[in-house]
Amino acid sequence: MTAQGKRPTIRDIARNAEVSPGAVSLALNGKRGVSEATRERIVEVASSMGWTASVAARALASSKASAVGLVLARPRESLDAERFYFQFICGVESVLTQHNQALVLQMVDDITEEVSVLRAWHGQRRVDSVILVDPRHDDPRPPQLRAIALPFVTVGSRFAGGGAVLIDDTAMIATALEHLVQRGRRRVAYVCGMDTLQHTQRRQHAFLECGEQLGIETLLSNPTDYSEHSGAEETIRMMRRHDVPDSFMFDNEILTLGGLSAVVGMNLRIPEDLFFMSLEDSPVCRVVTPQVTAFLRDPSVLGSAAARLLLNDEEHLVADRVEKLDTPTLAIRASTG
Amino acid sequence: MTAQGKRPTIRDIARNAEVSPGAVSLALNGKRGVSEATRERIVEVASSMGWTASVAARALASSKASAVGLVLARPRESLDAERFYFQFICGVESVLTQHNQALVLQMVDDITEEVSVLRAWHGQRRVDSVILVDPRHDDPRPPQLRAIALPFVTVGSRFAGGGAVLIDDTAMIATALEHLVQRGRRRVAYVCGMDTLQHTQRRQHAFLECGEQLGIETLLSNPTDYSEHSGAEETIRMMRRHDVPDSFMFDNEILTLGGLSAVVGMNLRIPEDLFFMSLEDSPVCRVVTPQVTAFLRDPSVLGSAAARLLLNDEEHLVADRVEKLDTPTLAIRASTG
DNA sequence: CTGAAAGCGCTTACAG
DNA sequence: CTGAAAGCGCTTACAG
Repeated sequence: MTAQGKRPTIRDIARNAEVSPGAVSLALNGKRGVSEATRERIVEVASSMGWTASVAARALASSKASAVGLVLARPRESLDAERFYFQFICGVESVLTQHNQALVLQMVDDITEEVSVLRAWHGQRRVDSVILVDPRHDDPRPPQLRAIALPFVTVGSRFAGGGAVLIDDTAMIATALEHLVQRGRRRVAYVCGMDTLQHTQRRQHAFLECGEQLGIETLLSNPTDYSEHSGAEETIRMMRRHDVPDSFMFDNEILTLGGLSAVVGMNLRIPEDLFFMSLEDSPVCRVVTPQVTAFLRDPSVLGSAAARLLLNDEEHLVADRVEKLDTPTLAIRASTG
Repeated sequence: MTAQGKRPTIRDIARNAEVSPGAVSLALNGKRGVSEATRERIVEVASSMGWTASVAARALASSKASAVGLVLARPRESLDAERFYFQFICGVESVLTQHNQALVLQMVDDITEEVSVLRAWHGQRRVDSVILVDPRHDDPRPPQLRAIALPFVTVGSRFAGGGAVLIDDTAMIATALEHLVQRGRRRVAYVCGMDTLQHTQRRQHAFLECGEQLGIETLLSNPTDYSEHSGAEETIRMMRRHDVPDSFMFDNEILTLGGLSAVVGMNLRIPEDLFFMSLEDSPVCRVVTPQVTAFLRDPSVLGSAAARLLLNDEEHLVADRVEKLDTPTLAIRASTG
């Protein structure tokens, strides 16, 4: 059935079906311009010949790349980033595949390189749109993309001219603090992430704000780089204060692990002496002793939402599309009593 | 400097440089056919206009996709797979990018789907070659790829007609057993992986063989699915024997975690009562108490080696290329004394 | 509703 | 060494 050696082109099908190549294209793409009978015949011939459209030819003729770009500023060697991004990519990929779109992925060292990759992709007509992760304060990417008219969706923040997938960081922080307060905690420490990232700033703000509303003491760490080391360091630093916290929130599970090792070193016990909580779940939260209370969220949902936003985009409407995701639920485990 | 709106094409450059489009192509690709002076002028004009080749046009004209395919039979929800594959992808991607090649990535549910994705990619001329991971016994992929003449490289085993990146499983097992024997262990249990995978079979064989040479008792588990649950289950099962093992080797860190939880449940202590070792390292091995002895290896090295093999391939020589990677080193930690 | 033609932006034989 | 032309495999205005 399948042509050996040479892959059949639209012209071969036209010949076999006794129509013009143009008609084949119309028929195969489900466009009007051919009668239903002709269409069926053409489709039949095409499938019997094992025909598949050449992506390159299609891209060139239609001037659509049928691809979405994603660049990752190379995650520091952290378990967290790997887990998060891998699942994120899975989510993006699954949606794109359904729509016959490709994912173009590149890792870079920093955001400056990222910007040049985005520009290059545009120049090469390699992608039709891009997904931006880790939105920052004064982010250089959105203005660049607006300038070259490359549609984009951001994950975690919203920028003018682009779509956005949003998570309610404030609600997460509130849920976390309420849980702690409910269990009698009065002095909460928060070991946060990199403050160049917008969501870190939102979380910090929410933490202080919400703590005040609940009438508890809030201790904010210095910004960290999400490493185990910095998690331990900040934990130790905050435990040296005279107003010692009675509970810790960590921005992710790696910081949490760092905090755990620090606490073990100080001969303190969890949850007897201290409560622990992670804003990001991971198998490690369930494997350590005691198991760590954490927010459950599936990064692939973020990815698939972003991809969907981009694909549903008829005529660049992305610019105004926003999808708000549900606030992750808190999995309460032994580390908070 | 940069053209606004319309991206410049080769024709625009030809016009500005007062040469033919063909000459521009030759100049820009560093091929002979234009004088050095002309080439320089053309390159100058191109860069001043911010020109970048359209990947689609180039692919169509040269009938090269400039892309490498990788399909992942969707990893079970395991930390291990995520970590491993993410790093693997990073390695592949870094090499491809250097050579201006794209990575086309797709996740599927099983190997049957994988085969049809590979065929589809070929039909669409989406990739020039592919990387195959998780080689199996009676693997259906190599014959299919040979039939459609799509070059491939396998990771972990070698197949006729394809290149291969190999790891010396036998040496790893030998190193592991020698370490245990050296510390006085005489009854080693090995909790292995899925036996549909070739490397599992090789490891099992090496385990029994090498154990005999060292004159120790070897206990092989049933095949597992790499889940924490199965790790615990097999550990318990083997600890119920009358000839109780004095040490355990686990195929990866997730199985190790399962084993750990089982051992805790039996009120046994590591390393006092039992030694533990993982054939795959991961942050979790360093985070649990006691820290677990494990082999250090960087999956990105596997990925970059595979990509390099594919790209260095002039005229389909891949078929005979084999790259043997260094045997990973063993990081000795508290779990083995 | 239908068909033949032009064109997407490159590369590469092919004559000069 | 150089240039003009054909062609890669599609899609899409454009006349019939």
